[in-house]
Order: sequence, then structure tokens, then C-alpha cells
Amino acid sequence: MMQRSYDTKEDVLATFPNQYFREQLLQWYEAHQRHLPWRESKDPYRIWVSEIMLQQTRVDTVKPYYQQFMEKFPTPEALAEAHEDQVMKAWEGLGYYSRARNLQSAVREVVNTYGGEVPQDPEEFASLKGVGPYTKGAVMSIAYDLEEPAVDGNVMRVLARVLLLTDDIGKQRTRKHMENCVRILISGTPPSDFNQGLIELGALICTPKNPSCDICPVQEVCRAYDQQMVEQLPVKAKKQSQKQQTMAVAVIESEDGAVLIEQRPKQGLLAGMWQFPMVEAPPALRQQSLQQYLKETYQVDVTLEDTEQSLEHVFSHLIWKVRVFHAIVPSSMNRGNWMQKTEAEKLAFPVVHQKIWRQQLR
DNA sequence: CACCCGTGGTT
DNA sequence: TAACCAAGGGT
Repeated sequence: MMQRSYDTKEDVLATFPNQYFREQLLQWYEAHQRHLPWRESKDPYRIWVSEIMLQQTRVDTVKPYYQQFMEKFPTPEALAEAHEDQVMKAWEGLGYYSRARNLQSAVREVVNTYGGEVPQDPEEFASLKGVGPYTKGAVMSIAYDLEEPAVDGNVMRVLARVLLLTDDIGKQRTRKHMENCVRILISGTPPSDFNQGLIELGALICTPKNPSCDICPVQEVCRAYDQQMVEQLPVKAKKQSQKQQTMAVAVIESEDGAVLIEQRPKQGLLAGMWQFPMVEAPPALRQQSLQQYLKETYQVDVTLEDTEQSLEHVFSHLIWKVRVFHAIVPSSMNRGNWMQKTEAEKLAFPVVHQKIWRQQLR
């Protein structure tokens, strides 16, 4: 791996057949692009919503959420006026829930400050909550055809291979470098097609595993292919192992059909979402800790039944081992954080609590 | 920069 | 099966 490192964009692209690459990419994209819901219009708002949903999320996962979301909130005004609970419910199950809060916050700013028009200035658009370097470039190029780089994981993988860039793509600096490359490559092309072509190539041909180099439109100019380095790229440092937490959850029902639920803090993991009362505790202490928590926090003094049901939930950076406890109490306790099940179902729960709900309450 | 922030499909 | 990781952004 004694590849020389390039400090400037000129170095990497100096001997690169730029024109050939662009023509091949654009021709391939025109012929092979997928038909996707968010490619049916140039509405900046619709493009924007799709780009937020697609962050770290697969196309097939996003599709149904996107359709449903656009029906509920077809315009910036509709999303701006919606209640936060509605937006969170529409996002339930998609993950990374701060995306939804930031999107609504940003859309409200667009309505209030920009008259409901998504700014055409990249810097103005990037100043909105939840809009980072990638989303800025994606929306500005796709909706407004501005020559802005949109460097995501796909693009970094493609460029790492085509240009034989061996820097760690986990580093901020590497993405910056690739943005500089794209600024050169995109110049004079239709920006929307060029950026989407790069992304599409990464999604369909230049995949992480088993890339289809045989049918790749830019195989002839791919430096990694030439050097038989495709499988080794891109370089990405391994992340640390996830921490484990043992949790105890209480499903408390009243005899008149209510459940005890609580809302998570507005910041941090699963911010603002609803859940059954839950504590973190060592396995030997979890029942006692949970009973104490219920008594102190909700004035519910009960002996919990251990359902002996355990489930594991894996997050991006930690693992929950969840033990479920259960109790039924008289209806007289129905107040405060108690809610009828039919009402509680309208709130947004994290997936692990949805599972508990289905298994315990049906 | 390093760490936090979800979920589900693939290998 | 466990690791990888997908159209990233905030702090």
C-alpha cells in the first residue's frame, strides 16, 4: 500500500481522462437510472425530504415512508403547520429521529424567512438545521442544477476506486478532498445528472461487496481496476465495539384499558419518543430497581411479574438487553402518565418498544 | 476529530 | 452469525 498521497485536486486529476469519464457516466445514467418516487419532480421541497430520509437509510426502506410523508405533508407550509407528534409518528421506525425534528424546524424557517421557497443559495440552504455538506450539494444540484458536489458514501467509494484514493474515508479531510475532485469533474456537465449518476453508479455497479466491474461504464479509466485494488477500496477504519446495557421495562396496565408510558428526554438517544417505563440496571437488581423507579416517579407501588421475556436491540453504537416485567393495577390509578391504549397508539415509539407492545398488549 | 444518533438488509 | 453498512449531521 505504498500509494503516494495527493495533496491537491490538481495532482489526482492531472492525468485523468475527465471528458471520457463524464460522457460514460452520463450516458450510463441516462440508460440505467432507477425509477424512484423522488425523481418524478424537481420540487426542491420533495427532493429535500427525500435526501433527509435517505441519510444512512436504504432506498427500499425509504420508499413507503416517503410516499406517506408526502401525502401528509405535501408542501413546506403543511409540514410547518403540523404538530410535532404527527411528524414523529410519520417518522416512526425510520431511525435517526433528530432528522425529523431538524427537518420540520428547517422547513418552518423556510416558510417564515424565505416565504416558503427553498433558498437557491447553497450557503443559505446549508445554514438550515439538518442540512450538511452532502444534503446541501444534493438538493442544490438536483433541484436547481447548481454545480455543487454531493459527496456521500457512494461517491466516496466510486472516487476512491476510480482515482485510487487510499485515505480513510471516515475522515472529514478525505471528504473535503473528494468534494474538490467533484468540483473539477462536474464542471460543464448537467449537475443533477452528474451527481445522481455518480451516486447511482455506487449503488448499482460500484458496490461495497462484489462490484460489477464487468459491466462498469468507466472500467477503462478505473485506476483501482487497473491495479486490481477494487476489493481493497475504499479504506475505512474499523469502529469500536458497541457497549452493552441491561434494561428493565415495565408494562403496567390498568383494569380499564390504560397503560403507563413516559416520554424520553428531548436530547440524546431516541429523543422525545414514548416508551414503557424503563431503567438501566444490572441483571440481579433490575426488578427491584424498576419497582423503586415506578414508586418514586409515578407513585405506582406494585410487585412486578417477571415475564421472562428478553429481547435484544442493536443500535449503531450500543446494545440493549431488555427484560420485560408486567403488572395489572386497579383503574383508580388512571391519571398523569396513564393513557388509554387507543390514544397511546397515536404516539411515536422506538421499534424495540413497539415489539414489547405487540408481545405484551397485542 | 471523535463520538453520538436507529433500523434493517446483506454477506 | 456477527460484522458491515446504507443518498450523514450535530456537537
